[in-house]
Amino acid sequence: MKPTIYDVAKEAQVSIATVSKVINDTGRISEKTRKRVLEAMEKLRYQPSVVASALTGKRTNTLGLLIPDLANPFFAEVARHVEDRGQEKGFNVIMCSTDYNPAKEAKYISLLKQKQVDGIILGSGFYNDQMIAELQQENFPLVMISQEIPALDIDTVSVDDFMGGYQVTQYLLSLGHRRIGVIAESFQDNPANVRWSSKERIRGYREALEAAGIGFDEDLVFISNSTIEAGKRVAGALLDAGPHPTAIFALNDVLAIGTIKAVRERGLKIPEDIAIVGFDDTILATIVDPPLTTVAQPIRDMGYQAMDLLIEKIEGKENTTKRIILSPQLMIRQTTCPLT
Amino acid sequence: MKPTIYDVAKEAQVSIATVSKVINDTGRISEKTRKRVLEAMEKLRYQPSVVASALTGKRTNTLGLLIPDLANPFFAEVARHVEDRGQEKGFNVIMCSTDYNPAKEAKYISLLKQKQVDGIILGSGFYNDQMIAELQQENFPLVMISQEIPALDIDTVSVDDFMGGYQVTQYLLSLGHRRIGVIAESFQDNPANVRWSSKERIRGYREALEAAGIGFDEDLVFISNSTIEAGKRVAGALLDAGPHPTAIFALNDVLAIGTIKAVRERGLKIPEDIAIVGFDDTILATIVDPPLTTVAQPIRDMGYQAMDLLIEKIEGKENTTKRIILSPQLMIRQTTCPLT
DNA sequence: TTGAAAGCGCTAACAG
DNA sequence: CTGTTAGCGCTTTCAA
Repeated sequence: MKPTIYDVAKEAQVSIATVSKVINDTGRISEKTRKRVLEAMEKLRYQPSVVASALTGKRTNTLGLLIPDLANPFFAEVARHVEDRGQEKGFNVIMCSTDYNPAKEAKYISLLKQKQVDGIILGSGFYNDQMIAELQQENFPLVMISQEIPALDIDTVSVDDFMGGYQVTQYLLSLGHRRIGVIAESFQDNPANVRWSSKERIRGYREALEAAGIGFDEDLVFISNSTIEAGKRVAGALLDAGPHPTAIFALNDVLAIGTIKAVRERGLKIPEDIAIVGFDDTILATIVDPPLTTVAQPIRDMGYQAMDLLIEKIEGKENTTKRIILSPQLMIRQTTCPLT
Repeated sequence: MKPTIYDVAKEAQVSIATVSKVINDTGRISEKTRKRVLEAMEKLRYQPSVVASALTGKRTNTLGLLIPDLANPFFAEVARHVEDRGQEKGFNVIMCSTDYNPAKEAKYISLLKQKQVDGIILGSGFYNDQMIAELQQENFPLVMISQEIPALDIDTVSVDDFMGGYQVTQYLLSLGHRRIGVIAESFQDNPANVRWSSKERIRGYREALEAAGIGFDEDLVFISNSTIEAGKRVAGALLDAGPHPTAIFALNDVLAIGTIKAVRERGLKIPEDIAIVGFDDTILATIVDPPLTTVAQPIRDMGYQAMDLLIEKIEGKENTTKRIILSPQLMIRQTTCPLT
């Protein structure tokens, strides 16, 4: 059997209270007994049971991370950085892929609460406002990542999507492009479900356009589910819908890749005939040929900040709500060039 | 406060023992009281505490998954499928990226045990045999995925790497190639640490070669860390090392992509001048241009089988050790063509 | 068919 | 400085 605190106490000839104190470094213990206890722990290879200590109201040092899909490179990177920071700070993380499915979200959250995780990071396409509101009023430590819900007063770390959209558009305009198509990201195969981040990016796009005296043309904005195939299909529709734009701004890298395929299929050259810009700067962007001009999200920073914010909440140090907004960075590669 | 079993008992006017019985469906309870208890649970929105029940020796319904790197698309896909199957079966999973670092592996395992996870799936580059042996003699539920340690008698689900190597080579030979280079995968920046799976694939390569009456030439086998940059560098070295081979078999997709870059950089055409084959069939393979001929691992199957095996172990249904070996599948795309 | 009571391993007063 | 003891929320005999 695994040794318990009793075994250690017996071995060190002290009470379990004393052992508990040296484990948690609370109270005052003489150097001598502390040493004796430490030796006993060592000798028995004792490891305190997180389960037992959690039952007395202490932390489990375990967190939940909800994201739409762990197999999506962007979220996988987010998850990795969250995990890394957690590891540094002494937390493990339970990963949950929700597929933008509110039922799954609810189920995961319920399970995580049963398991007494210390907090949850929401990177999901979370639109189940009611559940969030509930968690909040229970004062459950919660942080959103890469996702704004303006209606909710919740801690958030995200990237400035508006600025990203603005920058891309401004850059494309500077290259001489005037007709710029957009492929926005929706979820659950429902074009009505445009992601909030997409909306913001489009807002930036629109503002840049208008700042340049160019009108916003709704017909240039297409909506697609976030898979390569869907992106390809929708980009194809955009291309076939009339005189094609000279540039396409895909609102994430996966869609950009779909777009590249659609463009190629029509015998158009990239970037000469059509410039393409993505968003996220995932590993995919450097792999495609030609390398994709895209907007880098500071994924590592986002993961770290989210974790740090959550830990602050858990430790109760901070109770004002914070919104951390990081700046995106345009990565100019080879899918864009001056319009000739 | 969250309701406890006592609250439910009071509400339903029964003892906590009775409530426990209806929760776990043990013992015999009259329909009438069962209904009353169920209603009370409903009314109070009661959820049993996993922590408390774990303390009495029951399961935590939480598992650990150790992999080298969650941000690597291959492992991210594995993780996703493991998670999915876990979800179906009622388990959550704590993901741990080890970076092939034995110290991290040890630390994660120790933490997972403290948290009383019900079992662990090892997808790591796990070579810390001693730690595994220890877990085994404690009879701790353990399954290896995508990784064989022949010396250990442990449950495993993996792909037939030998066959994969053989198939690729045979295919390349059938295309007329005779000089076939190999880029194998090592870890920790140490060429001496060639992954077991690489060794098996090379064994298949060698056997196919010899079956065709062609000698195995050690000078055609190069070792690289598994990153695009390293792959590119090492592939470059291979290409520059003399008359270049007409085909290169990269032992995973990431290395294949590095190889493509190196080949391009030297002005060589793919597949006409040099054919390239990868391994894994990750999302990367369909994204590169041209699409990569590669070997598909049945990732989904692997994840599912590993989870199912682990659950069998946890439930103690099965105590003989099983090795499940799945067949890889050659996906012919456009980085290969007959030698002209 | 139900309930009383003894733990599970640990923490946190409280007393000495 | 150290030990006694009462829980934490749940499971599981064992009686009734």
